[in-house]
Amino acid sequence: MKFYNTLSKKIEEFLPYEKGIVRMYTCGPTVYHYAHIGNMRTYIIEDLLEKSLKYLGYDVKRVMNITDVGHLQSDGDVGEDKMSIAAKRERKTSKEIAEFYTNEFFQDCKLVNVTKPKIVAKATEHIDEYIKIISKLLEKNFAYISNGNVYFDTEKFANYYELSGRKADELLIAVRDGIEKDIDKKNPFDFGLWFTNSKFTNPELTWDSPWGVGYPGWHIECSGISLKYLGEHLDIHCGAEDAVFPHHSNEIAQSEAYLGHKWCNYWLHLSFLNIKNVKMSKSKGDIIRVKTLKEKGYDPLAFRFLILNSYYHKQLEFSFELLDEAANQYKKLKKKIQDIQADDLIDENQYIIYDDKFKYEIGNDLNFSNAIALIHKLIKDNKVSNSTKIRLIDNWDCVLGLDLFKKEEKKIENEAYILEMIEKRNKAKKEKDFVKADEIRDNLLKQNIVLIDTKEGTKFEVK
RNA sequence: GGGGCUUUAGCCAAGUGGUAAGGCGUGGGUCUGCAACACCCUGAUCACCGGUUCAAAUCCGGUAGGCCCCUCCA
Repeated sequence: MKFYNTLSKKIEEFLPYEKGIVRMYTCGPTVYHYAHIGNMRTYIIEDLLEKSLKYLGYDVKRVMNITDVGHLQSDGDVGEDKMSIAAKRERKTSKEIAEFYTNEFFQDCKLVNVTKPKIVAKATEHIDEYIKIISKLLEKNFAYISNGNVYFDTEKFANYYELSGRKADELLIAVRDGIEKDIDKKNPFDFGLWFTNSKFTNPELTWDSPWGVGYPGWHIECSGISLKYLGEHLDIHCGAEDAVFPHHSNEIAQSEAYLGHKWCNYWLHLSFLNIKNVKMSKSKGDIIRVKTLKEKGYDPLAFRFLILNSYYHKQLEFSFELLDEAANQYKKLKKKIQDIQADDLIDENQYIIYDDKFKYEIGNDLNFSNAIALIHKLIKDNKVSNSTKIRLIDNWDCVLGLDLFKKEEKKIENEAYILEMIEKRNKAKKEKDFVKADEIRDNLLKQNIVLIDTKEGTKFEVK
């Protein structure tokens, strides 16, 4: 397996710390709002990565966090916790908000065959871990207390800018609108580990700590959860491209300062899905969900197909025209596959040849475009028996997650009526009454019944 | 101001030194009473400029476009 490693800034061969085992951490959603299709692109690719690694024989241990506290709007005292804002907005408790949106998130995941990671950890349930880490960081002098808050001292951590490739003196401070400089910090790039002093304190989201009652900073949760479930050596850390700096840089700083050694060797960042160059934004509320696509009549797996067929390290501009195309490609591919008639002949040699090719493609920087091209090639290859093709594609679908053999369950309520109409149409055709024949066909089409004339007679399917 | 990603036919997209895979769409054809389905045929010198080389989409330098980040978003 090889992929683009943000740490080395090149495509690298992946070698896990422990042979055969992959410890993988993926940043999960902040559950103050619905996840949109841009978010979902990230989760689909992470799902594909996990399934690819498994297909290649690795034992994958994966953890995803759920951010249900600590994600402030800003780091200065103008920044309220996003969970608190949502709770006020919807007049619910923060816990209710978290539960509701977490549930919605996994429902959306299910629609696009994103498997829920075995370990899903809530930020609010690991406060002890953060306290343990922060205590040690203070002890080791990597952190300091200022005006009631605990901050990480970025000047003490030599490799702070390694991942992002930045230079401290060239960074701008509080560049974004609505962001204010936090005057309690020694250095503007220091970040909060624990807050006790904020005008926005929400009693529902505070815990006791050695530094007083308060709440954790956003970054500490990922380190705490990862270290708890995946140990001191992480293999792959995934996230979207915007998290490189500061979120992931901060994770590295606090984790490695805490551990005293290198923490994670591979950082995989996923590029955005944009809508006509406008970034979809949870905080602005103008979002398209997977569920929205379904309500508009799209097969959510057509969206998965679209994401799968694009390169994860290149931004993609979403439009419904694009989705229409993907849906069409997906539908046609599926039809071709389902038209393969089983012949009960399995050719082991051909199986291995093709399966190796597939493994090469998914391991080659997640080249799913080539994996799809391989399916097309396989379908056309007359040296391979049909049942071998079916078995290959069926197994590959464990990675692709496209339900390639699943027939759409569309209820046919009035079969007798349709058959009667077909009969009438055939009679009209025989009598060369084409006006009547076409009328019957059009009528059925209006009811979403498509007629297919074959040599064996007229068949129908639900559109 | 700085760091990073990206740029291949109408669209998605492969390709990492030897003269551009695949898919969808389009157009044409076969089939059909006409159509749908299916099948066959159909398209680009790789953003631009310069360099290295016998040979570059592929390497180097520069220019331009799109985007991300520099304490909200994945």
